[in-house]
Amino acid sequence: MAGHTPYHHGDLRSALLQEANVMLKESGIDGLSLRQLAERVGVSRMAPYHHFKDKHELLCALAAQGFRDLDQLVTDAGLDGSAPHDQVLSHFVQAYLRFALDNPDRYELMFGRPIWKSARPTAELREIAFACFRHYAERLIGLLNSKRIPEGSNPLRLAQASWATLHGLCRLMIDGIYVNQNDMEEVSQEAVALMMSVLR
Amino acid sequence: MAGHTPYHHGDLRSALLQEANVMLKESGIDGLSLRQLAERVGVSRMAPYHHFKDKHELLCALAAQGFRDLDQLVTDAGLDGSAPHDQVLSHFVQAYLRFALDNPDRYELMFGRPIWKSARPTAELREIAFACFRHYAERLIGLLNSKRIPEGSNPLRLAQASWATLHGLCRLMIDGIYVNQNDMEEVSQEAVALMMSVLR
DNA sequence: ATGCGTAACTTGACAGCGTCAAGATACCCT
DNA sequence: AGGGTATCTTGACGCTGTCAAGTTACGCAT
Repeated sequence: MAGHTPYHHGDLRSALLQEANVMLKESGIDGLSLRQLAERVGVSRMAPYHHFKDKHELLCALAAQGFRDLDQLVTDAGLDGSAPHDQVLSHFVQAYLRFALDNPDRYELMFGRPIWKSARPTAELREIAFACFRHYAERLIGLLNSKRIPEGSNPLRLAQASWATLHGLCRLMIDGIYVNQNDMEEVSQEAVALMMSVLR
Repeated sequence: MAGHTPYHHGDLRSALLQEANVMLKESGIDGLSLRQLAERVGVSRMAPYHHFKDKHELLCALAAQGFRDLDQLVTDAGLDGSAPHDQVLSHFVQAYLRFALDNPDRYELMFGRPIWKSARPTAELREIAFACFRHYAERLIGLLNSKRIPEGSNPLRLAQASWATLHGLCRLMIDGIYVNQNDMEEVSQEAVALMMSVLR
């Protein structure tokens, strides 16, 4: 059985997703071609099309997988109970930045315009992505609610704005516009200060 | 002279850039192909290569042009003298968002990973882009300096963090992750409040 | 067990892409 | 007038995503 390259692969779908992630890290989002992917998995060009309608659909599945990881990060980060809130937030920000920096092309894929705008995102992708943000918002609002919020501020809007800050930092870093890593450390701390300052 | 399609175009370089901008708006960043571009300008496939070494170089020129416009916006916005600072900032934020929303694909091109990371940005592009941010930082620091800044905060870092916020908002909007336009209005106002709150 | 429906996979083909190489044309300067 | 050079052209190559049509093998009902 082993070594005789069976006609049916067995679990091609997940093999494709796994190898695609490798290629994504190796050669970036533009370097990921279906033909190469198929070849690396040891299957013909058109085989992937029986598991994904499109290249777009494969990318969506890849992105959804990324959002599942990010969701885990959001719900897990800083659960060590009794730490002060600005420290929890600071740790979370660092973890988020590390998530993006660790696999920049995946992060770009997850949030990139090609998937969300040019073509329609999969239902699965939309679901997990929104759930991911919802969890983030709930988490942040939880942190905020124990302190008093200024009368003019809406907690949900605040959560959105703070996410935008985080996202903007990530993009500026992984796109290579901010280069100096040490600077970014300081900037992110300044961003945390910004988020917390609304509470005093 | 007119109407006999001369062998030499006359001013092909700028014609290319102009039409490229049109195509960018029409069909997005992926829909911009050199071959189509050449055809639309009325010239053969390889003609553009005598004015741009690469497709990459043409994209850089396009992005640089975008940064020149953005720079103008940064230096011009809210110069009506005596308005209160948070109103100046608010207007600037709105103008910046409009700049991005008005031509999303150009914005993506300007800040996108393909240009900055995967391939090396042109010297011209790097220059104007950094000048643009420098002007923004100077501008914001000018606004901040008239008020007192908390002892823990570094004005430059603050400028970088606020730019990240702005940039993050734009990306979330133009990438189609935030969809509701009205919500964004509120979120951006919350972001302004965030930036100003550090001053009290 | 046998036969059939169907899912998984293959090969051939096509149009479109960026770009190398080599040839044609028209302008400018001496 | 003539030669050099910048500008533009056509041909070709390998790559891409994907449509169409053929092949293989698995699973279930008889």
